[in-house]
Amino acid sequence: MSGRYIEVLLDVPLPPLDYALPEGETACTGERVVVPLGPRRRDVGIVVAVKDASDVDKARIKPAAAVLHDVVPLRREWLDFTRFAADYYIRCWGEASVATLPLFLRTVPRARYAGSLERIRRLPARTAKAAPRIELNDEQRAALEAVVQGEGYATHLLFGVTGSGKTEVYLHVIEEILRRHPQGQVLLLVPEINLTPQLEARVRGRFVDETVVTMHSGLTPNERARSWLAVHEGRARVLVGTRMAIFASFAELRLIIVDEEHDQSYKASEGLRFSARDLAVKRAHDNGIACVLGSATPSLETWAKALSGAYRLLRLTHRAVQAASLPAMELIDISRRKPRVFAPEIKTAIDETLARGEQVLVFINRRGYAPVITCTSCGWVSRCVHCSGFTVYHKAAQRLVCHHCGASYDVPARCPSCGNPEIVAVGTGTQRIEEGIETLWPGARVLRIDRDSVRTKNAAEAAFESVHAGAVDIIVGTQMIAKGHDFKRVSLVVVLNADAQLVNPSVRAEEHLFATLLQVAGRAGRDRLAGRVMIQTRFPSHPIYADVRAQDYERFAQRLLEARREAMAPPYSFQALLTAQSAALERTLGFLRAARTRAAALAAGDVAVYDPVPMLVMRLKDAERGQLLIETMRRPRRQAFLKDLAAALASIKDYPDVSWNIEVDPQDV
DNA sequence: AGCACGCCGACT
DNA sequence: GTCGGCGTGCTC
Repeated sequence: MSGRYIEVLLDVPLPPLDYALPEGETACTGERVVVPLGPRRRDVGIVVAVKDASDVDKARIKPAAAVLHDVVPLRREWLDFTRFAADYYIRCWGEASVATLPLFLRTVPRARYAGSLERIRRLPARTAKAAPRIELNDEQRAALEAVVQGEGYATHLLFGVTGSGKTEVYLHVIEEILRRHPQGQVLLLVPEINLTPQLEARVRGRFVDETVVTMHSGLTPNERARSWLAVHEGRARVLVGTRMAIFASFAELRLIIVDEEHDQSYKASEGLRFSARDLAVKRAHDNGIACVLGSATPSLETWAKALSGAYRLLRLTHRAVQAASLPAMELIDISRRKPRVFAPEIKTAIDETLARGEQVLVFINRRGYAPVITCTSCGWVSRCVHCSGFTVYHKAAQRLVCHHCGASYDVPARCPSCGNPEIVAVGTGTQRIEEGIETLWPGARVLRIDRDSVRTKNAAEAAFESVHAGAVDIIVGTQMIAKGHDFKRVSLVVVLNADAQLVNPSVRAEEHLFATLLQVAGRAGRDRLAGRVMIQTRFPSHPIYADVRAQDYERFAQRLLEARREAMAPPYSFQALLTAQSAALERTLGFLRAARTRAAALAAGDVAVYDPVPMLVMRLKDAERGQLLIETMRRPRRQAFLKDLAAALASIKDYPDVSWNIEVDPQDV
């Protein structure tokens, strides 16, 4: 490729900028360059075109400072994919491309850069001891064959109950793809790698002769660069990573697997708010390769596509370990009882389980000791100064903590409002349960697992290890314990505050609760022990519980899909959310009203624009937040509309104090 | 997004 | 008399 000018992508909200190539220098599309930006900045950018002429006024064009020829150029596939992501999420291309490179590769090279690059390339790979290859049962084999038989693009939903051996199917599919394509690579997306060390170890153990690398936020900058380069340069055959890994650059991508595809952590909630699962399907499509989405409780979007035939539905209906059966689900109706931590029948069940030497898992989705403290005299409650929400009482640390922004406060000795010395903790969190268990079962070994008790990856691994080793009798934990752990000696699971989700006004609260309950129930009786799950609730007649007890995802999904169709809600419509924030709610809503007027002018009847409303957590870190919902029946129409809307919003000048963001396919409306 | 330039309040 | 507040505007 020859030419005197280059178009360069930078991590600024601008289209590619033109630069001149220095005399004698060459560049090609996909190479990194160092260019001046403004009066003093120098940034690393990506060449996206090389040309002989530029439309920009010659006097404004600056020469590039250097072209970095030390890494294989980014390929067309990656450039097109990042461009699609930027367009789809209504952001600039630079934010979906340059910003996703590892820090090392988007930092202007300094002294001894070349040596550092070589050192990063040679960082030793993690190794694992070889793990046995497990033969598949008939169902698993049928799933494997369905995925690998065809050529070209197809998305498969691997729908299997917890413990049905989805992971083993993934491993066999990966093995077959790597065998067929000597240079081919596989991307395995996982929700949160810290919580699934077992999966990473299994993949490494099964492919000991291949380079398996990981990509997630827990890596050091150099480790991340190492993984990125190993994948980009084709040395790694398998990449296991969290949502960020969807932006990796591959030499020859041949398969994408998304484990637990319904998991919320695939959706980024800041920066470019992408869904790694949705992008995985798109990237597989554009590459003409297979995409496997695995879940016991698929998202409704995915389920609807599986039903319509857009995705192929592959079922795993029984548990892979012989004799392991689905746990028995029991509802404990506490609606007419005085509140206490454990209902008597749950106490009895725990007694019995401990007597048999088996483990109990107590699930409560709330950190801390109590969600709020209150004055017995005047009714004062502990609130965060910066957010609209209560502060949670953490007894261990003797602090009041805001779970929205992380701010922490002293626990007052007297009511700050009336001076009354009697302040009480209301409600229950993991710490209080832990304390209660220590009182009720003084001889039992209790381990609490939540974000407060296990802050680091190593601490989490150590905690789970002690559970596996049988050094614990009762585990108390949050969401952290629900995911993917194979607890062989847990036979009783107790769910304490499922109701909190039922009263949550978010549209997706019910499907998340269903997924959580089935997932946590899946921790019981995974091996040969009979599993028992007890759910304490005040609303035993809520329709969700009939489906939960029957462990009937399909019936549950059918009911929710019918309601969604009735309401013309996703997946039957396509939404976007304009969110705005400022120091004052009136300013925020004023901006949104102005935005609504402009949106309505662009809408032309086929786009619904709702009224601005304050967000559920209205105040967060001192920002007053509001939102405006936009809905269409056709996705292409939404994209065109949003592009126009973004341009119109940029021209609103009366609200410089208000910042805004367009969220495509919002999760929490 | 940064990062400058640019006009109005409290300080060594 | 300056240091600095963040409003406005630009980056090939």
